[in-house]
Amino acid sequence: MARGKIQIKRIENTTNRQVTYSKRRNGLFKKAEELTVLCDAKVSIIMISSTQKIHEYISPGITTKQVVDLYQKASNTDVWSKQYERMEETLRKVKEMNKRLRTEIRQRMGECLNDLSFEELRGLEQDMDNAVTAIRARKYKAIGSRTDTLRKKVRNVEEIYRKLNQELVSPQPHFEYNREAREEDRHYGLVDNNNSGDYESVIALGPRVFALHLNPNQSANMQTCAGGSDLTYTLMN
Amino acid sequence: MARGKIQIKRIENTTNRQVTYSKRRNGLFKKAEELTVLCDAKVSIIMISSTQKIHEYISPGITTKQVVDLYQKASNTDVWSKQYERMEETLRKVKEMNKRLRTEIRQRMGECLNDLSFEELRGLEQDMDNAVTAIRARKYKAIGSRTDTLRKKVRNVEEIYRKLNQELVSPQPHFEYNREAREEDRHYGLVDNNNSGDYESVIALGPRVFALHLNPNQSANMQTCAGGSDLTYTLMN
DNA sequence: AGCTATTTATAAAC
DNA sequence: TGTTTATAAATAGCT
Repeated sequence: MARGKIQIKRIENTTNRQVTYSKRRNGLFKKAEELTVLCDAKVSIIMISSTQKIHEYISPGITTKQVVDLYQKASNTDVWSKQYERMEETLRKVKEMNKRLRTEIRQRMGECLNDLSFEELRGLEQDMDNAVTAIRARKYKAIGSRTDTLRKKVRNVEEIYRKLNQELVSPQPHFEYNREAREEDRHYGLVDNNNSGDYESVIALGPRVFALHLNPNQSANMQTCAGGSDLTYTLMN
Repeated sequence: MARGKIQIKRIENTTNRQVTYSKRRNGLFKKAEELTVLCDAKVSIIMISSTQKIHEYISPGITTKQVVDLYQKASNTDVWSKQYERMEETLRKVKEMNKRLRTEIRQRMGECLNDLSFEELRGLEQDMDNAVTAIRARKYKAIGSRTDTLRKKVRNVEEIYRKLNQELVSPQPHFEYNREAREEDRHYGLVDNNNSGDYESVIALGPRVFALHLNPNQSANMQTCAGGSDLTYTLMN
């Protein structure tokens, strides 16, 4: 609009663009202010520059929030409060569900049974019985796989003991606790030294009771098992 | 700005004010559009006229809601978005809790047990056993109070039968099923005629089996029981 | 709504 | 960013 007409299209030169942005922004705000005064109107302008800076104009005697509020009330395409209310409703429902779930859990724990009718009580008992059965089955299955593993461990230890004992009675010149045997041990968890919880279980296994004793400080007896953590096997009966 | 300079102050003439509002509004929007294109910016204008009409301009490629959202994020002074975000966070947490509660219930129903460790499984079984015991106890207590009531009902019916039978064998001149007796019946629920669910329970009570037969159409036999609903007692063995 | 005399905004220069 | 200035645009008052 001065010193030559310009095309209304994006100014490619960044500096020019920013200068023009600044000048025209002021012009827009000045016009908005004039409009506000002349026509007794309220104007809210929010601008985001190409560099993502935000500038705003707001007429005196009102806030941007108030204008946005009014805008939302007018345009049924409710920008915000609807969403807010919907979220409040959702929250209320989810909390309600939460409460019911807690009640159900408490009932399943044998508390707060007074609110239940006789039929509900009978149903719950049936349900719980089934559940306990399922859980118990699952536990036994877990026990099963544990004992299987332990049985294998024990068999392995017995084998080692047998060979050692045999060697003690009638020494073989070249018996060796070799790499393959060690690998097998590792496979059955014997070389691993941080699952000490297993040893209790071994005690409870059967008539033949073994105790596996882990002793990192006493490494003299089995130099055949070299390079790993030091294990001492103590056999008891 | 034409045909004479004007003071920037409220235009008192309503028509003039509205005309100026309209013209300048268009001017403002045009400037906003030019700014949008020239400077690659986004502009949101919301205007409220002195007659409370709302007009808006929004740059192409964005919505007023988005601009307002960005504006609110930028100006931390706004209470609203903070509250909104807090609510979002709350909702997220409550939903999370909900999910965990559901999982627990499913586990207490004997499902989804794979995620549990052996120890958790053992604990859950113990817990469930206790709960079942509590629920069963509660059920028996409920059965107890039911059977108590029913026992009293039965005793009452037996008594009535005994008296009627006695009258049949050796008639008494002035036997009367009097008001007091009726009141007692009512107390034990005998006069009430919409809890038919009880009768099955009576059958299952013991070696002496009674059926209480409710028959509103047959009122001849017991005119002594006047004024109430008609009851026929049929004794079986 | 148009018209247009005039004011105002602003592009390009520094 | 601020100033200048020639010139484009906006618009007040009128119809």
